Amino acid sequence: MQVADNPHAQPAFQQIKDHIVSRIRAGDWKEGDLVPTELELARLFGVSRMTANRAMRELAAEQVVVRVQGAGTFVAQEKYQATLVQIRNIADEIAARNHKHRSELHLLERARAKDSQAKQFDLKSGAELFHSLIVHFEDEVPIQVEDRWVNKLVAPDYMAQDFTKVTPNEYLMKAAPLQGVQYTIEAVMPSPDVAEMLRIGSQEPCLVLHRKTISRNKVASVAKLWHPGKKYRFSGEF
Amino acid sequence: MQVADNPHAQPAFQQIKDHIVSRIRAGDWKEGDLVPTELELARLFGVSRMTANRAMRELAAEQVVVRVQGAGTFVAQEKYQATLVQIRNIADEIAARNHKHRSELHLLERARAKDSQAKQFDLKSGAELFHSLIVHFEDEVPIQVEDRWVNKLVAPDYMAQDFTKVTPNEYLMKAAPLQGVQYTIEAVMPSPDVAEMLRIGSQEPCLVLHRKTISRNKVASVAKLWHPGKKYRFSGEF
DNA sequence: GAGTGGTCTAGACCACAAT
DNA sequence: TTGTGGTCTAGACCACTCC
Repeated sequence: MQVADNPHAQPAFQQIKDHIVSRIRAGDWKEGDLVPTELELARLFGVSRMTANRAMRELAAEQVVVRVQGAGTFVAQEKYQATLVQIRNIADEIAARNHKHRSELHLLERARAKDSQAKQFDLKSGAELFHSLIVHFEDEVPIQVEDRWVNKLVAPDYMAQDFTKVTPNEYLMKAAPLQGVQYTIEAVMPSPDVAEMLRIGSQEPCLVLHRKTISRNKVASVAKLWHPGKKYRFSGEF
Repeated sequence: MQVADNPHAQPAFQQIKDHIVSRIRAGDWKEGDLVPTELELARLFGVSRMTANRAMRELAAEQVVVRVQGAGTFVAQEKYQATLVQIRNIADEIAARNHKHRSELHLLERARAKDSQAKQFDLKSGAELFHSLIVHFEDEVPIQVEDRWVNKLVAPDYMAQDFTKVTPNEYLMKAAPLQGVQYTIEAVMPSPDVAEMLRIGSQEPCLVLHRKTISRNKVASVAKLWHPGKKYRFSGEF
């Protein structure tokens, strides 16, 4: 090979990838430009076509380039500039902070879906749902009120769980493979009930996460998670 | 090949991937279990080792399996159950809703870093920073107050921009390649200034996003984005 | 029809792990 | 030492695009 071949060198396919990325970053090739063909790269780097193919195939998987059979390989559109906030299971999050998690079950009941709920679950009005209300504590400070409705068809054993030991989130994950999630984050004032459970004043804002999970092609669960604004925030980095 | 070879068939490497995934999903192989070696798969499916290698290499990239040279290929840990919230540039977000975006520049100044800011920017106290205060409107309704501090070393031309035409976010993206982001989402009550700019009452909660961006190995910008809780939420799905 | 990417083969040599 | 994955070759045939 022409490529560097000492023990510390990167594999050839990686060198090709790095080369393409740096040319794009340097502005030599711009969005939509044709980049060299596999054969050209193979000749350039003195490798077989399969090696050039792997490099370009991986860059396509990374969305750096777009490949069109018969036409060529093009520089992809700039990646969407978005911030991704990761929200974790409350018990794991507390454990990660080396704090103690405890939860109190305030309510666990069977209920009939009202019209608005039936719509959310894509079920008929009056269909049976499970309803739980749990308060989560971090070192004995209430940090989350979890108001959750669960589709009986997806998790028929929901009522039999011990939610002081397993969070509903953990149980649902095992009971039904997650297909999709819809979520909303809001800042709202607490209802008197929630304020009491979180032990906060009625004038303290709450950070609320609505989370709707899809499983087995059905709406599995709709949850409303209330957090005290003064003590809780979503945060992270990448 | 032994694998199906009709025109509608999947490529061999894909059939192998599907087979592995379905065996894991069916519970035949559990977390940590050894899956067949490349040679075994090659024999099983009647393909060359390279084809089996591609299948397993891609599954490793997808974090379905973990590969250890010399030891074997193992079923990976279950994927982390986390919700990823995507936060977009306010102007793009409004455009995506087919609404009109407009921004008002309330302040654009040079300033010296106070101690707390210097710490955030990892600069000496008194270093020069740029400071902008912009209100963003969606169909003439104030939807975001953007209070932003910018590192002069990263974006020296910041003061020369027309922020009624380009958002600071857009300018910074082009001026300095993004390396990393740290963020926090909170629910807080507005200061009197912010309440006035957002045209909300002092008792209405705000959804606040703190965002610190890293560029060229420096802290590029620290922004505090205030949104009226009643009119704005972060939402999405996956 | 010429050129492109998509896939595949049957070998090969290497680094590393378990023994 | 044996077996594993990591990489690579020099061919091959195919489907597709563009002229």
